[in-house]
Amino acid sequence: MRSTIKDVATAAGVSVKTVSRVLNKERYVRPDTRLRVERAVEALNFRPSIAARTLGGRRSFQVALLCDNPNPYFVYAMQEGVRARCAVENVRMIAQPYSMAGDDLLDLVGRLIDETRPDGLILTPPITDCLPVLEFLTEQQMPFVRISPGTNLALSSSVFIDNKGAAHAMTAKLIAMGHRRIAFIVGDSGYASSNQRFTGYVEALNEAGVGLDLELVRQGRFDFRSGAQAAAELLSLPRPPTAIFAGSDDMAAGALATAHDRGIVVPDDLSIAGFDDSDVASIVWPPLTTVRQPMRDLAYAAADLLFKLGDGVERRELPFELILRQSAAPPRPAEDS
Amino acid sequence: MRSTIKDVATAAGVSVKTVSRVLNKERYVRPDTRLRVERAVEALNFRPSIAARTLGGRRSFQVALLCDNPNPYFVYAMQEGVRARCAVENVRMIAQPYSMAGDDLLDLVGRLIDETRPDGLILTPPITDCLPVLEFLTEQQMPFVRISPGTNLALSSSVFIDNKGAAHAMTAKLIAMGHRRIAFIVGDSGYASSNQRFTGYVEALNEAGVGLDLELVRQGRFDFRSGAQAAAELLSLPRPPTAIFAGSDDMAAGALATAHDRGIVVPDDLSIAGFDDSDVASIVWPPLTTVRQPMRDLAYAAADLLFKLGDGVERRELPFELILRQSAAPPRPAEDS
DNA sequence: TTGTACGCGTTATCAA
DNA sequence: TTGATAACGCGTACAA
Repeated sequence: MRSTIKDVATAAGVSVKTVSRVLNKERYVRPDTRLRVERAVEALNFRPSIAARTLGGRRSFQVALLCDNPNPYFVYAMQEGVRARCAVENVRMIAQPYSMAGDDLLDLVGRLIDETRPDGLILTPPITDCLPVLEFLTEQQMPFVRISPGTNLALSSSVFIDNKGAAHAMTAKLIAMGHRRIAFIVGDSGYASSNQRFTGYVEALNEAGVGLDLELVRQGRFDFRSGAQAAAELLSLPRPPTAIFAGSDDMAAGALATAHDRGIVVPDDLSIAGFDDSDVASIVWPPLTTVRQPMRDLAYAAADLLFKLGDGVERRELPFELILRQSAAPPRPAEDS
Repeated sequence: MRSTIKDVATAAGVSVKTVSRVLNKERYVRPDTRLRVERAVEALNFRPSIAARTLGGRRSFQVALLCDNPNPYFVYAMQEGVRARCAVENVRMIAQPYSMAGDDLLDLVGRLIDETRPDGLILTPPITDCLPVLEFLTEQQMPFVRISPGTNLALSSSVFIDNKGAAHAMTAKLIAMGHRRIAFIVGDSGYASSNQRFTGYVEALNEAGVGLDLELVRQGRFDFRSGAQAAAELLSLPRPPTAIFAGSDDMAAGALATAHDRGIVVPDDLSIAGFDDSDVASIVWPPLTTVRQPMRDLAYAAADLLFKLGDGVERRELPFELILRQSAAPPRPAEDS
């Protein structure tokens, strides 16, 4: 038989209100009273009903995580990060893994809010840039934090990774290694990070005096297949690139597979660089040179920000890390160096 | 301003109880009354509070999905399948993506139940075989369905894929292709499917009169690395196998990577077969011969079973599908054929 | 510092 | 077929 707050009150010899005070860590409870209550809670293994707390009070002890992303690794990392931070706060994460919600999205979010009344929400790309949703949340006065939004940055507090800086650093590194024909596979244009990464690539080329050759730039869709396809096109060029920098981990994996299929040895004959968008590419693809993007940490930081949210709009930026897995010997010198 | 059931009642000119009847599809509501109420619900965009329903009624309109699995693709497929079926029922999925919960698991599940009072739970491997959890749920009289459990099959209704049959069919296929030295990489022993798959492999060998060579059997841990490692050992044998059958998709991917690293052409010089545990290996690894396990459909079926749960223990088995991606030409003939 | 009375939004019970 | 009222288990406001 499950116990209620009343049982705890009886066991501890206090009123239910006092138990409530202890549960919510309110002040004005004598230390010994608090101790008695805590003991009773422990003894009865009491866990308050979220439903009752939601109905009676101003909080629901629930935070919603909105994902509409086709990358399982990404979704997993987001959920894990948010869940970990919520656990510290004794708050439940309501993970909403939509898949291509599209037009329904606004209705789904509306239902979510009316039905569960979360204390706040965390949005992940590409929902971060869905203006109707942002406006709706603002209108409903729901606190929310966005992860790596690309637009309307003033609309909420957000956490970021330095996409441009990371792509810049990686490109510069490839140039320093002797590469001159560095291809870039752009991610889905629906994601702001795609452009930011591409921008970093372009800037680094400019700074090094290496011309931007649009023949070496291909559009991908963030997934394995589009990366493989883009790499196939690039490697079929009359003058193929000596390095391929993919705008996402899945596309890098695709590029690597294509290279393998063609008998090209990575990294000796071709350098492949990518991003580690989900703390996993590093395991799967040892030959890659990657930018580690601590996605889990980012999600953790987002939840942290949500709990500490003040009135103003705050931004937090997380550092990236270059992980070089190139062979010691520099790759085949670029033809025009 | 959000509307309550009272607003709907006023708008429709009925009592709150009648609105409640309509919402819960109870009988004994005159068709025209029902219509009036439905119109009012629509007009006010009313969505009932889960908290209030949980507190007042016997249901919470929530189903919990318990995952403690390190494979993001698997977790994603489970969530997607369960979510889809729950959406039909207008029930909310509470996804609990624990990661290596271990000893805490029982406490976490206890909290989950006390806090949210789900109408039922769906367990995925390896939680499906955690006896303390199973006993706890039974004791609490919580309805639950398990996905591919390996033990205590009588404890609950479950959905299965035919692991043994699939491994049997795949092994037979490899034999029919001319292979005699077929290696098998066993998955984590904590998962029942590992043994089932291994059993199917052994049985098929026996039936074909091909002796079981334990030198060709390696222990893996379901992940990429262990598959790569096992393949490395196998390919270093004095008499290496002509085919490697991996007990999971990730291990098959690892084996393929090892083969690539050694300059072995798949499938011409070596056949690699695996399972598609998450509807994804087929995309990532075209050269593989796989058993497609419709994990998402399995999760959907589990949720379906939960909603239709009767008193008895029911089992449902989902079919598998062999997907052959071998080159037309049979691989290098086995040495001893 | 602690307790009393009430309300939250819905369903259950019972009466009409 | 419909409605009035109690009840669910907490937090809130206010009183002591």
